[in-house]
Amino acid sequence: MTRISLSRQPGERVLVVEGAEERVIAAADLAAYVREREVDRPRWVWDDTARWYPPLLAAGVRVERCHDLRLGHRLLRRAPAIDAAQLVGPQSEHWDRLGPSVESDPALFSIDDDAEHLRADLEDTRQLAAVTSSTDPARLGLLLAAESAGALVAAEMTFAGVPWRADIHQRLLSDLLGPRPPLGSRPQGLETLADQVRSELNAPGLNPDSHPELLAALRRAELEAPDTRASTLQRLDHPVVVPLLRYKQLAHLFQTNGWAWSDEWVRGGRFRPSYQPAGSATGRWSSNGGGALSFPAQVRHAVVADEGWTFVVADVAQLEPRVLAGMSGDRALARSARGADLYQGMVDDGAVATRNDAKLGLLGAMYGATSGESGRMVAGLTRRYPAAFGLVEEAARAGERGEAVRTLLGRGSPTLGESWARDPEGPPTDPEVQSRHRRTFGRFTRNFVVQGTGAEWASCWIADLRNRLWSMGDGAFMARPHLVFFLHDEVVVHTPLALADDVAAAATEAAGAASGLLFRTLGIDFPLTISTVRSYADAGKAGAVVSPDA
DNA sequence: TATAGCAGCGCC
DNA sequence: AGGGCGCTGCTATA
Repeated sequence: MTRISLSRQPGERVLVVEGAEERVIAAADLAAYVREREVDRPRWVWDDTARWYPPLLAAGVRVERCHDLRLGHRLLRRAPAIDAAQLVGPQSEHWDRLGPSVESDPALFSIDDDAEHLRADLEDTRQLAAVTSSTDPARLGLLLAAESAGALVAAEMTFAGVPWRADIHQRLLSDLLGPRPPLGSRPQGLETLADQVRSELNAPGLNPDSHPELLAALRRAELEAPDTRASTLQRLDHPVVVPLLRYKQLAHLFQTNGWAWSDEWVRGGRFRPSYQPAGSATGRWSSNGGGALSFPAQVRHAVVADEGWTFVVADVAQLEPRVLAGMSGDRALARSARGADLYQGMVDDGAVATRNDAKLGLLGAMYGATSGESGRMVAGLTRRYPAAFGLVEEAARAGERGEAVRTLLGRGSPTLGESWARDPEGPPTDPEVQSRHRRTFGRFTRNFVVQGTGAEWASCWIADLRNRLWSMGDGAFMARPHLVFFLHDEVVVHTPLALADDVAAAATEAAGAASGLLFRTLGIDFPLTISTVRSYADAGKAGAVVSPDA
């Protein structure tokens, strides 16, 4: 496959390297060049998709595939199957330090980036060699491709934006909070609730946003509350509880998804958050602007499809338990994972009495529960599913010992040693404290293997879906069905009404493709819950369950 | 005045 | 003694 690497050069020029051929073009000519070469379906190699792709999209150029060297470098540096020495060479220390380009400054060329004219072709050669000589080139190659495709999806979703009805959002806010207040003051609805709280607690000057003040006021009213979280306050028997909980709920809405948030993140009928593919250690995406990954259900009413368009919302039922079944090769759990409801499958198999017990036990195993009902279920299920439960148990033990663990496709976890090295205090000297650290880290590595492999399945899923969506329509990117939202195990596609059924089928087929890539031999189902809705808030309410043909 | 850490909440 | 994130205001620190 043709690889074409692009490197920024001084003076707004771009170095283009294809095989042995090198040329320099003006940045102004880049979009035209990429458009012309895209017909050969090359893999574009660049330092950071978030830097190169947005200007191309703005110029109307969509690319099919890329290799994101920044993501690749981060990944390969930690991958246990890689010989780290292979990644060392000219400029490699710069690649070690490369952070994500930020949303506020995604410009291809900035004034002070003279130190950053990294040769993409040199790093590309190192990464390719490192993968080829690794102990698992096929899986690592797949992971790099999937993660790079994810970076393309992220840029495209920010470009497209989530269709957003500002009028609906504003009405929601004013209904709950009253009219928009002047900068720096509370809306009327919150002020009224604050007054009720003050009067119930006999604390005239109380600022309910201040935890110390609130705790002191509660204590004066002879209420026992070790903290101010909602679940604690709910247990108190006092007339202040109702207005206080309401205050906290509405204050959170006001502060995180209120008018100021809208001013910053909504423009021209679109909500455009910024995504960071593989932004978390496990490979899950994070978001560093707009709060896309904690996008509350309450405000999803404002997400309404354009006229003549609709949303296809698809989410995977029990992604991580299914991933665990697949990666552990646990035959009994894999059997339960064939079908729409894995937990019910466990009940039908006679492993457990109720669906809820199944859920408690599996989640407890993946999170490291040791006590309570969940802990007891884990103990019982371990005998029934030795391979699956053994896999997460072994990951926990390895993490406690200070070893790295890896996902199915080869992403390596951080280690206990690293976390101690980062701490100026170093490793705890108190053996009691140290073993607590070890157990905490073990819970992290226990979850890492499952959450990380789940993220890999999801990357393969959206990468495949992205290609299917593109081939489904014609014309400009925004005229075809396109992804507008992705959240760990859920996607939202904005599509012309006429194509909604095709989009739903594509989501299901893509899930089957991802399962095949990761768990070829096992035939684990990854059933989707799919709804076609005008508003995101309605997703899941009238959803049809569609099982992929494995 | 700027910033780091904490508590609390939202999502998975 | 259940994992991963980001965002907010408050608080303490420099």
